[in-house]
Amino acid sequence: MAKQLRSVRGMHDGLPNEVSRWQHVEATAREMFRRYAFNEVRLPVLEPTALFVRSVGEATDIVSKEMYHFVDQGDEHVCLRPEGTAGAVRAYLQAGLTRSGGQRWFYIGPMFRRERPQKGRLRQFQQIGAECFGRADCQTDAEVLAMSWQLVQALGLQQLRLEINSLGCPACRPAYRQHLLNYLAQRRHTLCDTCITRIDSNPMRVLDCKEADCQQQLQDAPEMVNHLCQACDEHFNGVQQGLQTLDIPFVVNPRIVRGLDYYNRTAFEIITDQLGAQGTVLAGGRYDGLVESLGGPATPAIGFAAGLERLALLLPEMQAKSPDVCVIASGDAAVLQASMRHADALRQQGIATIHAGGGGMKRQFKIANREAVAYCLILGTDELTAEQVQLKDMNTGEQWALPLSEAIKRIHGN
RNA sequence: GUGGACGUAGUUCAACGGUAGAGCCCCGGCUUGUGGUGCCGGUUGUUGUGGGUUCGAAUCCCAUCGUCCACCCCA
Repeated sequence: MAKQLRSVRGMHDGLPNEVSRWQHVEATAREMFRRYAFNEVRLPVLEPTALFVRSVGEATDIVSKEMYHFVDQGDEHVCLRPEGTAGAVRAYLQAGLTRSGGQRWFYIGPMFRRERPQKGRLRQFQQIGAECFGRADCQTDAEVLAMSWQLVQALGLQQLRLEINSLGCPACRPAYRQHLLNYLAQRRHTLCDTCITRIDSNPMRVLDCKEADCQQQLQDAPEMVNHLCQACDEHFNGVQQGLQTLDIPFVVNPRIVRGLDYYNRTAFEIITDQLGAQGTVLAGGRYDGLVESLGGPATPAIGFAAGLERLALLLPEMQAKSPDVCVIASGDAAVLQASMRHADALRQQGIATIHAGGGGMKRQFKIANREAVAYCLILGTDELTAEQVQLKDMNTGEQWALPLSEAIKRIHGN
């Protein structure tokens, strides 16, 4: 077992039991998207590298060090998508949908980031995301947040909290940023090293430093929510009122920041404390400037993404589906052939069926048992001549001799 | 990318410088047409990989790969 080909680091196989959990999350999400009238899109995994450089931000960790990028045989600079929003905007523009009214999209698929793997943090992972184009009003924000919340609720997840913030807009953020820089400049020498580098790279990140000492010092730091322009302030109030109207519990966390450059106004996260440092299970926000910055007309938009594996980690273990019936054959070649046709007939009637392969009855029943089937359909020489089968209920042990058609009815009846 | 813990049959673990073991799983049997709990028997490892120290290494050292944890960052 030692010298074997292994999957690439941080890229894990989804085996049947794990996949059944994913499918459960996906089915729940699809139903929620249907209720909110979001439609699925399926977008390429490979995109031009420039797309992410221009949208996510060149200085972000995602672009500067986490992208799988390469030059292909045709000298194209391409990369595996590290997130879904940029590609969605690209597709939205490419399809010429900017004058088509509201577009509400969702997607489910793999993303790639070359980070150091941990539990709940993989190099290939799956995101369930939604993007809503063309609506700037705060009701839309409230509804998108509500949809996110309903999604995690429908999964039955407990001990989650929705945190929201406003990141302002190009009208008010620069002034606030300067205000914050002035404040931080006075404390430059008492903050931790990472904070000091952040003052220059991304000052708003300083606010959510995890060092207790820094947090202590930053207690009275100026916060964006208190420096919003009137339009942003009204918008943020409107979002909160909308959430209250819909009875969605939330807390304002003025320290939520966004790693990606394109966000403005509403930013939100759904967080659990059950996943260690990877507690953010879903995150998103408004990105009103992105469509324009990628060459389209000014188009407001809001979206979010949830980590499928992270959601699945919070769910109980699930088993892959068991077959309904195991066909057991005992007898000569004619019996075996008839049993194969029986199995085929069951499948044509929509019944999930395995064939135990003939041979010893005991062995075949052990297979049926391990597969946790509901019924065994037994065919021996006697049954073949009588044109009957034995149907055994594996839970009760009851067994009946009856024609195949009757057996199928019985299986369906349960 | 930085720091730390760990790596032994398919799997969960034991053996802590002196011949690699157990439970579970798997396969077969317990009078050859009936499973789950029982009993009997059986297969399984270059101890992640590659070096080094030693008379002798799963055990000590170095490197490498991988998993996990924290940081960074993020879903």
